Amino acid sequence: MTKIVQNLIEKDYDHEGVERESWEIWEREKLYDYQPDDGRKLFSIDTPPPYVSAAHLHVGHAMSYAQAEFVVRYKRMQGFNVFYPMGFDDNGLPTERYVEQTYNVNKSNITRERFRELCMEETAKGAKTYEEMWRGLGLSVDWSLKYSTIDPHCQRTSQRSFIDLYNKGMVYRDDSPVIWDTHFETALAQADVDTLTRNGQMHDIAFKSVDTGEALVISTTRPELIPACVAMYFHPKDERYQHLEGKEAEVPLFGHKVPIRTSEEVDMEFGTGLMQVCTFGDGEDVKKWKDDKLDTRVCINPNGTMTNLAGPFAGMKVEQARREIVKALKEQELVVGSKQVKQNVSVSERSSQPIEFVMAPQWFIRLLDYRDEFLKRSEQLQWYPDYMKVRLDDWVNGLKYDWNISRQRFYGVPFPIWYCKDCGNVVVAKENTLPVDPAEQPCPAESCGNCGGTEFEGESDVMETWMTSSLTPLVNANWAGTEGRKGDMSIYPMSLRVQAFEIIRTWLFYTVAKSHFHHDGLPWRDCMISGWGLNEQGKKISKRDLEKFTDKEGYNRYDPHSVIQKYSADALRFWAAGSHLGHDLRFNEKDVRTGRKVVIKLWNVARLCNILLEGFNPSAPRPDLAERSVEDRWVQIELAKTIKTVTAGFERYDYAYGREALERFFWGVFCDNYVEIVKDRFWNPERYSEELRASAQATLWESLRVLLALFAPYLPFITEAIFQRLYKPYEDIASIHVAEWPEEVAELEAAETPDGMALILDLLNATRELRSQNKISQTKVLEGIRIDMDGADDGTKHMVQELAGSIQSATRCKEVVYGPADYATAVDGVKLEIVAEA
RNA sequence: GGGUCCGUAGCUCAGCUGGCUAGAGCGCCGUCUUGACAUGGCGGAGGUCACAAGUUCAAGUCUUGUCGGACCCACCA
Repeated sequence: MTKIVQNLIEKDYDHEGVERESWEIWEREKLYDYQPDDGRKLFSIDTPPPYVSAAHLHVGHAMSYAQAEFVVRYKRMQGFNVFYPMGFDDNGLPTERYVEQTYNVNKSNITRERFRELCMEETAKGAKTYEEMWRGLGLSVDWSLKYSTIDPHCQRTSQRSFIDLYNKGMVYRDDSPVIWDTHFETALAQADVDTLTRNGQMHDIAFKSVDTGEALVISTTRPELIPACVAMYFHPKDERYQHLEGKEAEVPLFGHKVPIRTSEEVDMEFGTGLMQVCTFGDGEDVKKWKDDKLDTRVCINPNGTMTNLAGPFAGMKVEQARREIVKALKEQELVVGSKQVKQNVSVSERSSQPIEFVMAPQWFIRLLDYRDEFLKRSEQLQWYPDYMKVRLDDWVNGLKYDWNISRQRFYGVPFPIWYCKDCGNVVVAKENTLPVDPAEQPCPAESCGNCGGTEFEGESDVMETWMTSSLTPLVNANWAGTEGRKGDMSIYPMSLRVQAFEIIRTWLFYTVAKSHFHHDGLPWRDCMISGWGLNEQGKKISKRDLEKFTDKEGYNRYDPHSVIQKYSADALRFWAAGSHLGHDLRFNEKDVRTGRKVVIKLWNVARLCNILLEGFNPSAPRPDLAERSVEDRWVQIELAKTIKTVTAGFERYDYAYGREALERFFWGVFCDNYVEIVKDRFWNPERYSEELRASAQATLWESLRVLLALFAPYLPFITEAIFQRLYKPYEDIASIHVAEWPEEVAELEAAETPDGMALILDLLNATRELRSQNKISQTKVLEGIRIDMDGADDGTKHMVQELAGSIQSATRCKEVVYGPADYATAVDGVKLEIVAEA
């Protein structure tokens, strides 16, 4: 084997060139391709399939995906067979909204077919942008494992899931009132609802007792629901109203009569203690309507306008009707009082419109019956960080409804079912025909098994998007048995789910529920919950930030592509590694610049190592550690401690912990002290023995190599570039990213700082400070240093004399002399003075 | 109303099972250019660890309470 020669590493670091070059190697070597059954332990990871609206892509996204990827690269180097797919979530309301806004269309003015086309087009565009972005960031995804939630494979998986649940009796159809989005004109699930606090008007409105004609005053923030009023309630113990029980009240303006009933749930302190129930204002109304079998009077259409029941107010939007009805009531002096109140309004997460309750038949998955089992699953799952568990538990404990999976929309996975036109009996598709679209394909049954009817109608609703994304582990494991896909049920359950906290109640919960139903187990062993990348003010990075801060050249500090171009992908990743698990991280361009500094420092120190290693033969035997100099032993001990720390961090997915330790070693120990000290052995060879140079070369060669490996998960490009230039010819691996993770060395980890090294560093620091005080360059060779050991004990005196060579070398002076000095060093009883001129 | 996380230098944050004379990066001030790096080196200033009480030989670290911030859940006639 050849010896190391000069100039293996170019003077200037060109990150774009290195990024290109690295990808060429990675693709040529198929480094990230998953090879099934290769005998190694498996590590599989389930990361979020992002929505297609790629225009909103910002550094926060880059942050969370990079964080998951640090772990992936670590596991790969640990020798795991890595299964790392990437998905795109391109069905469902987010995509539909994006298309509605981009093309200015809505459900009423476009055909289902055309709308689906537009969605597919946008989906493809978005996926492309994302893929470029992820590659730019260096994500080591196996792209042949790509899925998109609207592709046939995912549709097959979702439909199979539905059929399995149908056969197990875990789905049912019901036409109770459901949470409704009047903008998208579709039903929603409980998890799709957000709460908004806003100012509202609370009105006291006079109804009339049919019996006595007395005024019965109720308080409401929603007077527009008066036409839908079906009952009046008071608390059974409320003395004021005992005489009303069983009587009727007349509804103002609309004149219909409603029964007066009692309920324990009425709060006597609220308003007058009288309460109206309408079909339907909120969940309470629905409950009373069900329990007490009240009338049904619907005054709001699915599109948020008033029905004919509202008489003169029919056709108005809800807000307008509210104003007009109050006006009309005021004219008749039926509004007894009004006050402003802070109210919490339930709104659709996707449209931000207040939700209504609408009656439309829907498919539900049973959740309420399984709460305890979900809580047990939550217990079994390994949470990182562990406190995130309570978020799932809270959600499970607060469940009020079963999971409504029907959406009255266009763009989603169809339900694999048909209904008999005569009796409504359900016919389910055969599993080997999936995916099916019942809106277009004929029913597989000849006649109805129930009534013998021969006419069928396919279900036109589609499944909500979480119905598919809750299956990502099973999509990856090819549960549906799609031909030609890599990955099978042997990867299931997966090793790790990575996601942010805000979708614990949706993505995480639904995935756990599905896995519980389908396979009676967890979908993954561990879950790692990340925070958000926020802007400098600690707020979510918005679309507006992306528009507002883009300059004429198209540079935007929140745009990952811009940032990568300017600072390098490694620099952006370095920033991303700075947030501790579960914690948000404020973005700051300066921190990315710091990342770039680290990258360049690594490049330059590798160049220096290259120079110092000239003539070194990596294949030849190297001196034992015990025979090396104190400085060399010291750096190896510090490195071993760093390996231990970084490894321990990664084992609990704490990449930030590792990054910190690594940076501390790299900068503080390796660059600023170790290399600074040993380079003199090469600049002034006449003062040192061959053995000392050999010792330094061996140590430099080994420790830089370990550093590259430790940095590799964080900085995949620069580490690859240095590895290829310096180490590749001597190693039988294609890339640093398939190198073995540095081994922990127990003896070194536990070792104390070698005798004397602390002394050398203390004297070096003292010299540095004296140089600084006297305005002498740190690199200038001093005539000498004078050490005053009058106050020191014999052990120290002895050690100083023994280490005089190292001290002289570290402090970069021509000679060490002993005599009176003034500057007190950190070493007990030792003072020091520098001699600059002869 | 219940819960979780957080409150440490001007800023962003470390500080894991209590031992700290409290750290890093950025920023600031000073200073240093003949063989890796000025995209740099070295030095310096800057903190009663939100507040109060308690446990302990010892508390930034544990307990309780108060205040402030972020978020989750609930309520939402």
